[in-house]
Amino acid sequence: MNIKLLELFCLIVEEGSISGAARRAYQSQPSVTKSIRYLEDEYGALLFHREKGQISLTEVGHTLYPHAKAILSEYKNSVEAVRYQNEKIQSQLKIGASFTIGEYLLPSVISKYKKQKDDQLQLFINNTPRILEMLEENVIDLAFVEGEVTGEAFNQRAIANDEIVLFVSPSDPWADRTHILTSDLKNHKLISREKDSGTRKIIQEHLANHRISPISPYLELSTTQAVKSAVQSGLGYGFASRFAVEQEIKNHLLVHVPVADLKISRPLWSVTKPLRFEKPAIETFLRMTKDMLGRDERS
Amino acid sequence: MNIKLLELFCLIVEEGSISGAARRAYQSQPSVTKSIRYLEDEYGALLFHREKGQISLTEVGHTLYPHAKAILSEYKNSVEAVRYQNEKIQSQLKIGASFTIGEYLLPSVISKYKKQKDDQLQLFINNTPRILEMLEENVIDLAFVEGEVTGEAFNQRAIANDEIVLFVSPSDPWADRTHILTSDLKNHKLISREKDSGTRKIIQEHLANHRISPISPYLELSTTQAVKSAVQSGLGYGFASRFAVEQEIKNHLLVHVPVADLKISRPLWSVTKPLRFEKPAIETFLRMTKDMLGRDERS
DNA sequence: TTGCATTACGGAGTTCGTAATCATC
DNA sequence: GATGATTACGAACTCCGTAATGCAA
Repeated sequence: MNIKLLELFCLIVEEGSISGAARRAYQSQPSVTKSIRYLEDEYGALLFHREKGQISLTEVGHTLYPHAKAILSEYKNSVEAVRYQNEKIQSQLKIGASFTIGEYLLPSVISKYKKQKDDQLQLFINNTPRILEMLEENVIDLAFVEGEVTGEAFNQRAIANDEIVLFVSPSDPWADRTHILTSDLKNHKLISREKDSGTRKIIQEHLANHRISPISPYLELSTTQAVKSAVQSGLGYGFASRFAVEQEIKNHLLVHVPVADLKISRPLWSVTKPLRFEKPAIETFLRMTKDMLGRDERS
Repeated sequence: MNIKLLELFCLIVEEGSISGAARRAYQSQPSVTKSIRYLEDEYGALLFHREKGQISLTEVGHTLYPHAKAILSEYKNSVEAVRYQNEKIQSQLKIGASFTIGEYLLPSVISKYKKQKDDQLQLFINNTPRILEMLEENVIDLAFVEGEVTGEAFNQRAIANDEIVLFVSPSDPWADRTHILTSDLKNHKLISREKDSGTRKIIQEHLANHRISPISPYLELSTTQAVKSAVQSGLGYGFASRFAVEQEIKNHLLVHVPVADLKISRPLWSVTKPLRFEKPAIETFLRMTKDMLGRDERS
């Protein structure tokens, strides 16, 4: 029993004619005729008298009408209830990001997003493998990571380019140099994140490409902030995402020293899991991120 | 939106699994899976989480459930209401019959019918053309007439054979005769119905077949009862359906005199109009009529 | 001729089935 | 291997359209 048939039945009753109902339902006249015959078969009873090209409700039809109205009303309620709640859920955005992106890049985007729409938004910051796990388990709707994701059937887009830069304290001897060379790196003290760090890994890879053997750090720290603080107090030089030190460089708390023969650049990726019902909020947030941070490059 | 989908949805919720719902709905598992996916598309929202081969209600599904139950309940109400009222209407039988049949044949059938089921029953008695008109206009459900109906798309069945017999008063000179001949008819007084009467018409036709010119009646009366009374008081002889004079002959109030060379026999017909929803009561009544009055001959 | 209901025929979509696949226990 | 969900493919039915018919004002 299709609810549409009951809707049509009510329309016919209210209009008093099949053609009138057809007009109001934006359907052809024959289609309405057939639908109502089908409805009559379903209920096993004549609902309309047909006389001289006119129709009129039978007693049974009269009985059915209020029931049909009640069903329709209850159905409309259900649609409304589902729509309302679904919208609420669809607008709740859960984002995961790796440390650098979550701490230095997304806050500005989130701030703008929350100003535009007051929808619920959560940001989870963790290392890349854990973030991708959360995406797989549907704990988060959207992930931001460095380095391309392999394997899984994820949708990825490059949203910005991140450059890893060398920085020192303003009082460091390198601070006045226009540039240094990779060969200089060994003669100075390196302050670095721990071995698991994605940043540290990519630096060593690039150095290896330049046939430079791994530089063992003078000091190992577990957060970027700790590295920055150590460098700032003149303990040595550090590497970090340009985004992570941008503000300190601008305020002359740190100095960026180009390494003439070393350019470490990597794309930042947004990653989503393809779902049957995608949240429109994801697209909104991604668009905003790309507008603020970089250009749209689909992969 | 098909109500069956909502029913299936509720079943899944109550059973906690698609396979369980499939069993209870006597459907295949894949069919239920697809139906529920279709329902999700209709509502534009995920209703179940699918995890490790198990399903669980989403928040939206939780919201939908009571609404679905309400719709189902209201729908069942509507079916029940229609069924109840329809049965009442379907059991109301309106019968039309020509005079002879209505006055002398049907009363016994109706009496038996009413004893079996106390359904409403109406009997309309009128001349054959008017009765057929009423059938055409759906004023009656079932007609009983003499003589085959031509033209219209009616369903007809012969239900009994009617013989037209000659009768006189027990004091009439013919009363002691074993039989008379058509040639005798002219020498006695005929008491007859008026010209429009079907009985009179058929007699004259039969006489014409015997090359006997029409006999003009000594007295013309408008009802069979009047003819019987006139004959009973010795005014002359009369013709009538055997059924109409059966009782008086049995009680020796009238005497049947065979006309050796004249056999007037005609079938009595039941006539119905083919309708989309036929009343079962019609068939019941017809069967009873044939059981009591004659044999079943379809035409 | 116009207005209304219906029938005839064809196409798209729904709803079922069986068979096969996949994941979990 | 057993259970539960899903996908693939095909058949029957529903539902809509256009075209044509029937009937009455």
